[in-house]
Amino acid sequence: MTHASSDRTEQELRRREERAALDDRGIDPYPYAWATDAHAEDILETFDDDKHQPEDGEAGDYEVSIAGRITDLRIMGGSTFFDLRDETGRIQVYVRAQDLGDDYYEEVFTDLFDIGDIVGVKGYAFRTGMGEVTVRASDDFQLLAKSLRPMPVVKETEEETFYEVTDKEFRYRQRYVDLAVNPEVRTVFRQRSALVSAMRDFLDEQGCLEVDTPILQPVYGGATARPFKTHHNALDMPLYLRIANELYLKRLLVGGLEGVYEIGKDFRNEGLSRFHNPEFTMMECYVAYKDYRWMMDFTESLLHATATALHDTPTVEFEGNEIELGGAWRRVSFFDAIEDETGIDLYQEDAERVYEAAANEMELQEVTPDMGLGALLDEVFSEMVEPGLIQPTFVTDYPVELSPLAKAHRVKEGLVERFELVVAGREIANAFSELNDPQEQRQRFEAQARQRAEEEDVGPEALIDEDYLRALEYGMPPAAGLGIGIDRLTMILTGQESIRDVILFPLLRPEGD
RNA sequence: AGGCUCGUAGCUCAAUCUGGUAGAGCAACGGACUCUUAAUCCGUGAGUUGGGGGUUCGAGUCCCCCCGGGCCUACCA
Repeated sequence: MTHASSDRTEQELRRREERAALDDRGIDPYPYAWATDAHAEDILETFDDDKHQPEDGEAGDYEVSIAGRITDLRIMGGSTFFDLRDETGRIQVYVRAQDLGDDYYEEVFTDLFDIGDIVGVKGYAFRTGMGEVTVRASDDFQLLAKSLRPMPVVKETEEETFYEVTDKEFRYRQRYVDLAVNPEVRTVFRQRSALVSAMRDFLDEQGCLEVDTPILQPVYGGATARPFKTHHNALDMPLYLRIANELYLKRLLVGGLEGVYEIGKDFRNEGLSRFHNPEFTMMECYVAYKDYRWMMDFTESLLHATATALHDTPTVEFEGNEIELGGAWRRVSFFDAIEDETGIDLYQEDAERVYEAAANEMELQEVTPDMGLGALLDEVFSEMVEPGLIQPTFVTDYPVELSPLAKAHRVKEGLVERFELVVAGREIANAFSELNDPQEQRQRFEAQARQRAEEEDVGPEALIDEDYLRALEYGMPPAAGLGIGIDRLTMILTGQESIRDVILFPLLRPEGD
């Protein structure tokens, strides 16, 4: 892990020598600021040949001050073109020895500046003989940050890109390089930001209050998942990183807030895959006096707003499918969906019959006779139904076994008022009419506690949230709740097939030495 | 956790099947070049082939173990 100079590459050593040479000349390789008044994109869009193109030998009147990283250099004796990339894109800069002064041009610019350095340029825009809008640098041209490591150089033409950095590990571990050399990565994360903003705007407009609830929790709940465990020194107490926000947000409904939401990280101590990162971003929203039917309409509007914020249209292309997010979405009950797909009605069947149907008629490999009814139905649904639900579909009315925090269905026995939104075969949202009967809630918690304590390797006291039950005993209004996985939604709306491509710094194993 | 697969210069990749001095482009260095744009031209340097062990006269290549990545499965919403 030490970096003795002998470990450095030739190019790293040379750049350190250049930095020393800059110091010797009294040129600060890391100055404090640079006043910019333009970006690459603006200049390219607003340059007007009739207005701004200078006469031969004259200076142009479109003056700009820009800053960014040198990404390619074409030195031709006393004149040089280089590409400068800022947050908005790439623009070409033209530098002439006579403009900078021969000494500075030869001994500083061509000698001591490199691809990867960040520079500030003042000058005027013009169109070159080859037709490219370019900034001609004046003598007000300086280094803003010396790069001591060679940045990968990506070459491109209109049609093709060469030497593109594609190594996934490199890109995830050194996301800063990925962002610097792969502009489309910035686009994805800009879209992610736009998505979250659009969602936040929508929720604010609906009168919901954005809140922050604890990430460090003495008792964790709101989902079934293994937690991360940590310890607080001063209080000498164990704490868990939250696996869901649900139970705290619903306490706020007890307190009289009628609409609350939170966008933040949850943490689940489980495996990694292209759909799972141990920390991920959830939006959870709770609205008093509403039920899950209302919440379906609300969810449609919410996702319509977020999708159009990214694409101007509610239609997105994902994995070769046109996904239509506009309009009203199909609604089908959990058991009807299974029956539609398999011809078998499992509603109100017992575990034995469900096992038999799953194992024999559906030929599912993963089911075993000792699985509980909930687990069996979940398996049947995940295998037989979910992958086929490409267009947005509300799947409603789940078995109570799968939903300990949802309110019993007002008509259908053994079911709860819950829906999941499935898009492109993936669960995007989960919602229910919230259970607010404290006595029934206690029974459901207790029914789960023993089994979960074993599975999740924690004491049962960590599983029953007595304070939450106390809150419910004061009275929580009827309410509808919604949870949306922001990462997975971003995947669909930006066309990314791995969650790691929508998380800036995904968890990876530590680098070896 | 299991299966498949990959790891070669700063970056992108050849050479692996069929063992025989590890190559190219970009980047870098020296030189020419004041409207180039994958700039061009001449020249130069750069590698513990992810790590360790084994087979062999000889290993980037074959075998075993380990590390890391990707995909699939499992775990899991």
